[in-house]
Amino acid sequence: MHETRPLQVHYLKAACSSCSVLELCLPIGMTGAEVERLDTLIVQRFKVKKGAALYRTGDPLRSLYAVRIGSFKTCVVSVDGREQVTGFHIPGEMLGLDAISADEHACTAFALEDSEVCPIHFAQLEKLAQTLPSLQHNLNRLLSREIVRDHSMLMLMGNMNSDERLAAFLLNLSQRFSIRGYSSKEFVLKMRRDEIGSYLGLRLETICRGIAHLRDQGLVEIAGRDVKIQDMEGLKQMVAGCHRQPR
Amino acid sequence: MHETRPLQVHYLKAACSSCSVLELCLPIGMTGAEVERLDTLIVQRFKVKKGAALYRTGDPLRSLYAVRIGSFKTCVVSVDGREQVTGFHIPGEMLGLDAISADEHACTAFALEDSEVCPIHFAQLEKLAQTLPSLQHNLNRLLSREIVRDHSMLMLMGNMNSDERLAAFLLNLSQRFSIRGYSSKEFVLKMRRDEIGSYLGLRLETICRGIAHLRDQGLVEIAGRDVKIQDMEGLKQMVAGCHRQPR
DNA sequence: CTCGGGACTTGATTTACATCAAGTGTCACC
DNA sequence: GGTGACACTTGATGTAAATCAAGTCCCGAG
Repeated sequence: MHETRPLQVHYLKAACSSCSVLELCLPIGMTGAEVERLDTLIVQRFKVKKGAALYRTGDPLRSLYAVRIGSFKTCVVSVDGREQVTGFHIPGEMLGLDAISADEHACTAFALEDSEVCPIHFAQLEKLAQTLPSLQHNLNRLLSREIVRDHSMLMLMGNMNSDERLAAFLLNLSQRFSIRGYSSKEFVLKMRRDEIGSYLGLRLETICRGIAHLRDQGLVEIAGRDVKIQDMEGLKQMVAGCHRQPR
Repeated sequence: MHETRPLQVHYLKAACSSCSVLELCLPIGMTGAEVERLDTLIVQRFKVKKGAALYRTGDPLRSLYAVRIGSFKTCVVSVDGREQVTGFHIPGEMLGLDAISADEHACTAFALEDSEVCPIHFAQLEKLAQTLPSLQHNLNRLLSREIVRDHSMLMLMGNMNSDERLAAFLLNLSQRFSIRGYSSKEFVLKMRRDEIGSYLGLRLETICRGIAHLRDQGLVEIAGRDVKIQDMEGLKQMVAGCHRQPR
């Protein structure tokens, strides 16, 4: 769908620059020559089958990964096997940032569909960053952005009711698709209801009911995993007054 | 109380190395000479009165801050003025990491008591990091550690009931005090019940009841803001099987 | 085509926590 | 030394979401 055989060839040529340069956001403000040096790090790409783990909690940090095609969920797994989803990742986004902390991955990344990633060898990236100040700066920003994102998730978990959380989730996905050049109004959820639930701190039945509520209000049209946003403003309003009890 | 006039002089001499070196964790693995260069960044310290804001959402990022004395809460404030606490910070911990993302602070930091911080000019820090690889690496780790911490908060908000959250909160504080050389068994909560509640996604009444429950089980003794942990293992067990319904 | 299983939906009931309410304790300030 | 404000506690009641329980839908394998 995104991809046909003939396109593959084009990708192989464009892989490095399009993957690292345009989508990763690492190279903002870097010169062409600098970007070329960054691209030398990205020597390969590889595929991850649907359901397979790209890395697991405790794996040593070798590379960060840029999602190239497909999508991933990251989750923390507790002792007895139950999991908390900490994030979803679409093409152009980076995986593995939490591993820098202790030189080993702090969560497990599963492919939600057949996917493809660019590994970015971390030690080499750090080395290169020493000579490319703008690369270093961009890495710092990437890490910091993740922190900001997590804080807004905490806000969501602490202050929003179930319908508001769902609305916020859909809006967030919509924006991210938009940034990457996909439609912000129509997209496909690659994850199951229970995975959305885990991410939002809700049960899957509550997600279903939330979807029904948003549909009843004419805000979205969701059939299975196909999403159409019908009233973007309405959704935004719903999230704006983001309190458990709006009085 | 913490501070008398004569001590000031001593602090001025010792401020740089004790503040930046031992507590910040930035200089792990750096040589003495490198650490000295780092210390040149830390040219001053200043006081923040209880209740005052060290920085506010939207303020341009000039410095990161190392807490030297006292404590802070950071919160995201929503449009209509209600706040979500995103973290508490004790001496030796760093404030402002989320500002790197967009060159402006993404939350507001309030002093919970009369406090003191070391500002670390961020542009200079980045510049220095270019010539000190180990400093750069430590900054990366610091940022990544914050991400890991946030993920475990998300796990807590998604999977734990109120008593478990409170236990996890107390254990976390205990560990951090321990790392900084304070007692892990006895400490004082500098924040109000409603601030703990906001942080944990609960109401203040629920915090009170949680405290009563932990007390009834003989795990802790909490009188007002004075905490004594009586059964560390018991607390840990409580958090270990961290599910909403332990079956 | 049809059978089986997994994903999803919807209704009934339960429950953990929020909310409302009425206190007590404590400390700063007049 | 009294009093007012604020932090905290505890009880009664309400409610949003969890849990339990049937389903339906859809797709892929046989």
